[in-house]
Parts: sequence; structure tokens; C-alpha cells
Amino acid sequence: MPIHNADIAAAFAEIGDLLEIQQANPFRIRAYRNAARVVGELGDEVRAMLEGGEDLTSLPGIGDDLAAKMREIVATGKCRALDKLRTELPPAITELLHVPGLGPKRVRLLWQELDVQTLEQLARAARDGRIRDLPGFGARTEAKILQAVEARLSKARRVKLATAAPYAASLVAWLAGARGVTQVEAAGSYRRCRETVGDLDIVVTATAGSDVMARFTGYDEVSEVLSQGPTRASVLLQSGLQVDLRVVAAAAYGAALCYFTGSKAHNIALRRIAQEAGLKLNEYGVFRGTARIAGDSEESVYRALGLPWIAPELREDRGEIAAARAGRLPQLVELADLRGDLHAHTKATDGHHTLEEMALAAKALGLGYLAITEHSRRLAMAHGLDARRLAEQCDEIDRLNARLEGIVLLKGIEVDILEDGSLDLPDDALARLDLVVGAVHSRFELPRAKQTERILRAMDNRHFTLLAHPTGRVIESRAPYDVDMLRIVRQAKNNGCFLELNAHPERLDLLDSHCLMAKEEGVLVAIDSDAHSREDFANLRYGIGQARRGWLAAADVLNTRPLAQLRRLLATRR
DNA sequence: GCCGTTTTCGGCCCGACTGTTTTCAGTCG
Repeated sequence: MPIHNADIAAAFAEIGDLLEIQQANPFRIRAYRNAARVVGELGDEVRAMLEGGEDLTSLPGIGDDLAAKMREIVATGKCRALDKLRTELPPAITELLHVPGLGPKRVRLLWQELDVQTLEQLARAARDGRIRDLPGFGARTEAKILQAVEARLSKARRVKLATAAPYAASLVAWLAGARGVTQVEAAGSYRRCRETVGDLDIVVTATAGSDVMARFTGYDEVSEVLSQGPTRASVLLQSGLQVDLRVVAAAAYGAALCYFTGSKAHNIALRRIAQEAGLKLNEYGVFRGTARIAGDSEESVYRALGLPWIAPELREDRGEIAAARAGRLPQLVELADLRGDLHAHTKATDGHHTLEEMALAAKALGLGYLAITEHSRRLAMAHGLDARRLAEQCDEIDRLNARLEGIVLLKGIEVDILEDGSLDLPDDALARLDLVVGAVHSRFELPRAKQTERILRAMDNRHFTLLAHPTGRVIESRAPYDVDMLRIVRQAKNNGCFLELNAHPERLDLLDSHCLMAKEEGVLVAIDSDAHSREDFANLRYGIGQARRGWLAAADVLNTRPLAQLRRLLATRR
């Protein structure tokens, strides 16, 4: 079975958990968890890096020992250090660590005193009232544990960014209406535009005597107040989403926003910089001794650390601090930079609106061109177009373009890439089009080499323009297909084609790491809505968020080009 | 376990809230 980065990351995370229960050196634990994060977010497969002779110790936080463990896992599928830990501790005990309220000390105590090794045993012990008498526990804690296990809260659920967005927007608006509130912002992974968020973190500044805390816990949708103090509170919404609120004085707003935006790794790196400069950074500001020298704005915090402001989407400790120091931060692409959209459907296949309705909706958003790219015949479920229906649609687009003003429809297709890498429509049908978007919609399970060759071959068709949703993943429901993305990026470079960043909130692929890869290889990325209805154009904002996480500037994005320039780029190989 | 224009050992980020141990450890973010 081929080893993927996620397997390595899972092994390192489990080692971190087991070491924590053993109360090992906390920095050693952190090293494993940091490595799990680094490997999990890597754009390249470790397996492929090793095949290419790359040195894993060049990765941040990976030294000789962890590199050797990665080689071992890739080569054997096993990790002896992990196997050994598993013999020293009950195998399922790490799941106890993920129960809210339980950390390493308590898990260890539960195991040693009550022989609790699994969630089921934990629930039984709680029901029997055996937990309350342990030192450090009590009846309240026991009840909370039981509730958490029974509600299966142990499985920390993340929700898609677009799912959390309306909750965040209405809560921010609600809090802005509290007495004495001057600034409100949703921070956390939401602000960093991660594709999923675990909870919402909201930062507020308020004058003394504000009722913002009461207004927060009294919000309509609150189902439970988890904790509440004078400056901090956590609630559960009826939707199951957890929201944390932090109230700070105006002088600390920037520092608090920075702190709660994260990422944790970015914050740690910032604090280290502060420390090296003889300063202290916390959520109240930057301090020299007891004197606050910055904190009211994020800019002031970064400036005090000798850095320019860093956009939230970049704050992952993936090189942004070095880039900031060197003055090499990218000017990130913005929604307003988009001049058009290169992937959309209509009622002719599985969309919900007509050509004209889609065109007018795109125009209303300020776009100047829109490519209509229906599914091809193989996707019968979506009533995909054959050559005849495609030709008819092209005629209709010509007629429509003759009378539309302020928006131009481009003729395209989202053609299926068949298993052998051929395209689902004949070349002469594709020749009339402005662009050909190729997509994999079948045989997701092909092995890496075959899947990669399939796509590379499709890109060799001289009509091929743009590879749609290049990984095929659907967030939290379908894994990406196994492909060598670096080879695909390089093929795009060699063949003069482009890669899509699909802005649909369930897709969002290219991944951020792939965007960076494309940028480094000089391949332009198209940020497309894949709209199936007029409303879907609003999803472009999520594509922009992902592109920004991938360090893309407007110049790195194909559809920031004016139409004439776009046409030249599309025509280079046709 | 990692890392180094304060280097190969000795550091490694900081504070709030809860519940219970009446002075604070454990957990969380």
C-alpha cells in the first residue's frame, strides 16, 4: 500500500499523543506534533521526494531523527518507535485525549487508577460514579466527561468555511450592536480562510461598562454557555458550532486580533522574535519590561517586531516571516482583481439558469467575461453535451454576444478526461471553442502512475487549455485522487496550459500548497466559480481566499487578465 | 526532537477559566 503524507502525519501525531500521556519532554512532544503538521500540509508527497533524492531535513522542524522515521514509514509502512509506544500504553488510549476536559495527566490517572482505556470504558466509569473520587476530579467534571462522550463531542468536527460564514457574519453584526463596542472581528482560521474551521473566534474592543458579554451569551442561537469570565467566554450554538469571544481594551486590539487569528505556529514564531529582541508578545501587546510599546493595531505589533504587516491567509509559519523580513511578501490577489470566470454551467446540462441569466449575473458582479463550460456526453447524469448540442450552444452564444453589453461569453466545454487520457469529444468539436477545460470525473481510484499519465496525456491534446479541480477531492467526503502534482504543473508549463483553482466551497482545489507550486513553476492559475446557478458566483470569494493562502498575486492568476490578453494566452497553442 | 549572525548545548510561547487541592493544577486556545 503506498504511503501518503497523511499516514506519516498520523503516525507522528499518535507518537505525540502517546508521549504526552507518558509525560515525556514537552518539547519532544511538540517536535512530533509540529512535524505532523508540516508533513500534513506539504504540497509534495514525501514518497516522491525520497524517490527524487531530496533531503527531508531541509523541511522545517525535520532533523535527522524524524527524517529517518519518515524514510522508515515510507519504506516499510511501519514505525518501530510508534510500535514500541503502543506496547507500553493501551492502543486506543489516545482517543481519550480528544475528549474535552481530558489532558495527558487525567488520561494517565484514569488508566492507572480505573483501568480506563477506551471511550466506552470511560463512559461506564462516569456512569458508575467512579471518576468523581479521583484526585483532581469531582462530580461536575465527571458529568461533563459523560456528556462529552455521549454526545460524541470527542470527534472534533470541523465545518466548511462557507458553512461557518453566515454564522460569523450575523454574530459579528449582533455584537457590533452592543453598548460600548467599538471594533468587532472574526479571527481564527476563519479569518485565515482555511477551507474548514473548528470554531469561531471573535475579538471585540469595548469601553468599560459595555454589555457585550451579556449580549454574547444571550444571543438567540446560543444553546449552551461553556465558560464565561470578564474578558473571555465560550458558547455552543444550536448548530453545534463553538464560538469563543474575547473582549479587550482598544490599546490591545491589534495584539488580541493577531493572537486569535493565529495560526498557533505563526504566533509561536512571532513570540520567539519578540523574545530575541528582548521583548514580550502576548494578546495585550508588545512589551519592553512592563511598558507596552505596541498593540492597538496589528500593524503596530508587526512593526514593533521589525516586520511589515502580514496578511492573515499567510500566517501559517510556512516562510511568511522570512519573506516579510526580506521584503518579499506577495501583493496578494483580491476579489476585485478578477476580470472574468472560466468555468460555469447552464440549464443545458446540470445548471439551473440560462445562458443569458448567467451572463447578466456575472456582469452584475463586475466580471467582463464568462466561459460557458458544460459537461461532455460521458457525464450522462448531468445530461452532458455531445458534438451536435455543443455546436448548437456555440451558435446561441454567438447570437447572445451580438446583443449583450458589458460582458462577453466565451465558448468552452468541461470535457471528461477518459481513463486512457483521451478526451470525451472529438478534436473537430473542440476546435471551435475558445477554451477546453478538462476534468476527471471517473476512475478516481487509479494508482498514482496511471492517474498521472492519464492527465498528462489529456494535456497533450493541443486543444486542452485548463485542468479543472485538479485533485478531485470533495472536502471531508472524498479523498483527492492520487496524482503527482509537480509533474502535472510542469506539464502545464511545457504545454502552455493552465490549472484551475475551483472556488466551490466543497472543492477548493488546487490546494494552497499547489498554488504555491504553480507560482514557483510559472504556471498561471484560473480562479473559477464552477457556477451551476447565478448565486454560485459569490463562491469566488472562497477561491480568492484559497489563492491568497497559496501566496498568489494578481499576476499569478489567469483570469485577472483583460479579455484581449486572455484571448492571446488561450490561443498560444491552439 | 530541533536548532544556531548571542550556535553543537541549552534553550524551546503565553495567559484565561474551571473546578477543586483553600492556593493552584490541568486544560484549552
